[in-house]
Amino acid sequence: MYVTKPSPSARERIVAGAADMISRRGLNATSIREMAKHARAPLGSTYHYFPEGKQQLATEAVRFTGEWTARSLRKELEAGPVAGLRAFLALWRKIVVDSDFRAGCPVLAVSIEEPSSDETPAALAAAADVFTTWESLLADSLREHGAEPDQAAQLATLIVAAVEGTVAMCRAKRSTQPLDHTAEQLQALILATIKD
Amino acid sequence: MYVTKPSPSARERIVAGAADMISRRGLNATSIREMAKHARAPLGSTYHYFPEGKQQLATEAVRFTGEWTARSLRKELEAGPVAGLRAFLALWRKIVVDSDFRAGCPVLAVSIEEPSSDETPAALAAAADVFTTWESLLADSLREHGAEPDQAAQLATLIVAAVEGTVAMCRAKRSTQPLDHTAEQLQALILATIKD
DNA sequence: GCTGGACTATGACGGTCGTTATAGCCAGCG
DNA sequence: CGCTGGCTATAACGACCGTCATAGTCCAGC
Repeated sequence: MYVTKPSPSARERIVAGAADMISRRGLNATSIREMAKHARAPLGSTYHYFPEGKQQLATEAVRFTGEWTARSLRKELEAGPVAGLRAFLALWRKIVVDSDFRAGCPVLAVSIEEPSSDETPAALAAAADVFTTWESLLADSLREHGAEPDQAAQLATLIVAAVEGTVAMCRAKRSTQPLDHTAEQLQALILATIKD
Repeated sequence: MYVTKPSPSARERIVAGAADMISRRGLNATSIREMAKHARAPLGSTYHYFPEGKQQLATEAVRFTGEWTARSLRKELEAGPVAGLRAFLALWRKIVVDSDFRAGCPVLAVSIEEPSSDETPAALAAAADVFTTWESLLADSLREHGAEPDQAAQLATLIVAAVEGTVAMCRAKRSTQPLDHTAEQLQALILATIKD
C-alpha cells in the first residue's frame, strides 16, 4: 500500500503508514504509538519529524494520499474521462479488495471526524483541498472533451462523492457490488455528458 | 436532532444522542461517558440498557438512524423518485447546515472504522443493512416509475453512495455546494432513467 | 579525531478509555 | 408495612492516550 520506489526514508514510511492506518480505523482511533510501530519507527521520531504532533501527521497523510491518487488520475485522464474514471475506480477497488474490505479512503475518514475543540484543523482543510483537486482534474478533462463547463463541474463533484461513498458501502457490505453499480452508472453518465 | 414526539425515555435519549455524537466525531472517538452525559443519563445506565457495551449501543444508534431516515424516504417516495431524492438530500442538508458542518451520517461513520479485533462487528453489519434498505426503497420506486430493474438497482446504489459521499465533502469544505452539484446531477439522471 | 546536529531510546506526566462492581434510591405490590 | 426489582450513583480496575523531556547513539564535515 502506498509503495514508493526507493528505500523510503523513515519519515516517508511514517506518513504512508499513517495514511494506511487512518484509512482503516479513522483518525481519532489511530494512535501515534501505533503509527510509529507500524512504520517500525520509534515513537520519539514521530515528534522529531512532526513537531506539531498528531494534527500535522494527519495533515501530511491526507496530502500524501491526495497526491498519490491525483498522480494516477492525471495520467489516466490523458486517455479521456472514461479512462480516468476507470482508473479512479480501479485504484480504490484494489485498496478495498487487497485489504479484505478493511481499508478505505483516509481523506474521507478525516473529513468525517469533528475538530475536537479548536477551529478548523489543518487536516480537515487538507482533505477539502484534496477533494477540490480531484474534482478539478475530472472537470477539466470533461470540459476538454466537450462537456458544458457547469455540467463538468457538477459531474466531477458527483464522481468524487459517489466513489468515496461507494468505497464506504463496499466496506460495510463486504462486497464489491456497490462499486460495480456505481461504475456502470457513472460511465454511462460521462458518455452522455461529453459530446466528442 | 433526531427528535421524537413524546417525552423520550432515557434509553431513547441515549440512542439518539449516541447517533448524533457518532455522526460528528466517529465511533471510536465517541466515549460511552460522553454519550451518557450528552443524554443527561448516568454512566451506569448505559450498561444497564446496553449490557453488551459500546458495540450494542453503536448498533442501535445505526439502526435508529436507518429507520428514522427510511421513514422519511418512504413517505416522500410516494410522490415519485425525484421527490424522494429531494427529501433525502434535504434531510442531510439540514443536518449538515444545522450543525454548522460538524455533523454527518452516523451510518457512514461506522462503516469507515475497522473492527478493532474480532470478526464482523454488529454495528458494521447494521450499517450494511441500513444501506441496503435505503437502496431498496429507491430502487423499488424507480422500477414503479418505469426504470429497467437493473438500471434501478444501479442507480439506487449510486444515489445512496453519492449522497453519503457528498455530505462528507460538504463537511470538509464547509460548504453546501457539493450538495447542490450532486442534487442537480442525480435529479437529471433519475429523469433520464424513468420513462413515465 | 572531534564536534554538532540528526535521529533513537526510554520513561514519565496527567488524563481518559471500556468495563465492572457494589451500594443506594424509590415506585409499586403484597 | 416490608420487599422486590428497575434504575442511579460512585468508585475502581488495568490499559492506553498525546505529549514532553532527557539521555544516548550515529555519522558527515571540518
